[in-house]
Amino acid sequence: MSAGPPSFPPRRHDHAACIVAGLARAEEACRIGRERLTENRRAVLELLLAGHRPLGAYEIVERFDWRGRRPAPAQIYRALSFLESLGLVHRIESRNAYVACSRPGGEGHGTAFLVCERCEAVAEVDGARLGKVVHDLAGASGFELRTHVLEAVGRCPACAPAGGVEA
Amino acid sequence: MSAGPPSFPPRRHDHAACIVAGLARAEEACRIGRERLTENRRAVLELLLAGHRPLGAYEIVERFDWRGRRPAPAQIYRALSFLESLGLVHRIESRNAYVACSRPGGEGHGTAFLVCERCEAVAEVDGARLGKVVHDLAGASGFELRTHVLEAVGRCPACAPAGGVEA
DNA sequence: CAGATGATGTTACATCATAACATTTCCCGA
DNA sequence: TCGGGAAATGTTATGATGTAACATCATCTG
Repeated sequence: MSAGPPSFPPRRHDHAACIVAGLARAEEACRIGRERLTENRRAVLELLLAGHRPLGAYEIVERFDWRGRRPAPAQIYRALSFLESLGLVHRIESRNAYVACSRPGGEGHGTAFLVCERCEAVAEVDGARLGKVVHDLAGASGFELRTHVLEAVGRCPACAPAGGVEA
Repeated sequence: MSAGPPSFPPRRHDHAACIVAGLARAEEACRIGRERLTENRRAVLELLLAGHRPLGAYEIVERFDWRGRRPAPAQIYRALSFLESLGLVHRIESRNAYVACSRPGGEGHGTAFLVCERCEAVAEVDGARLGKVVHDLAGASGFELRTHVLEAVGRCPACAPAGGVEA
């Protein structure tokens, strides 16, 4: 998929399956990195996979049922940091929100996001070519590139037809 | 300059001159847009030009000497919104900070930023080529692009030689 | 089991941003 | 030049996002 055309998920798709797949990728990533996918971390990831759009940290807090009670923000942020470090979750800077990684490889390098300003869907696209352009831009200034953030904002295919600026 | 090679300002340069130039550009932009560069707006812009790196809104508040007293955040945010709308100031999403525009044209479309993680210097580079790549990527997904954000993080030429991760 | 390490629980606080409404300033036409 | 409307500022309060610090608990390993 990493080489395929970047795309938004179909409006209707097997949601349960993509949650399962996401969790499986997480298990694998943890196994490789010798890290633990604890209940807390797993639950946060699951909420993000289920939400299927960027969620704010406090939105996660609200949805979080931690054995009947609600966790403090710190707990959520810890899980998010961990998941980000493994490339299982990405932060959408322009929204102060977090989204589950939709790519199999688990690498975040050169990744770019298309964010729909109306329905909030996010597509994660392969930025190989983009990465090269960024690298060239940086190189021309003598800049030593470590990482970068690219977020495109506009209308996803499903929302583009709708006129106005209703969202 | 927009066509020249993107670059960081020399470590030592005529600071006063670039403040004056920035203010002149602002005057011009306001004249064209039939807007007013009030004392408040002008002062905020001046602080950003003088800072020559991204400043947080509250950092601006602290430095702000408004006829002997300190303004409320709202006042600063209003000025920032105004300046952003004219393309005189850009927000650096990955830092929750604001930087004065360093380009003459005053257009923010296709702009990209190189942010030094050590000294915080910011170079604003011409993203024409980048813009095309983003447009292509978006187009391939049927995404209707409105705007985008690119922030590269790494070491500026002056800081690259320094080893470690001291900042 | 004991000690080391990592994860979680909890409180408090730091930082970033805006809503709402009163007041003042500025511009423009009568 | 005066008056009325629009724009900008002053002020208070609050919402939203993110961390520091430290106690407790779990897990791994010798």
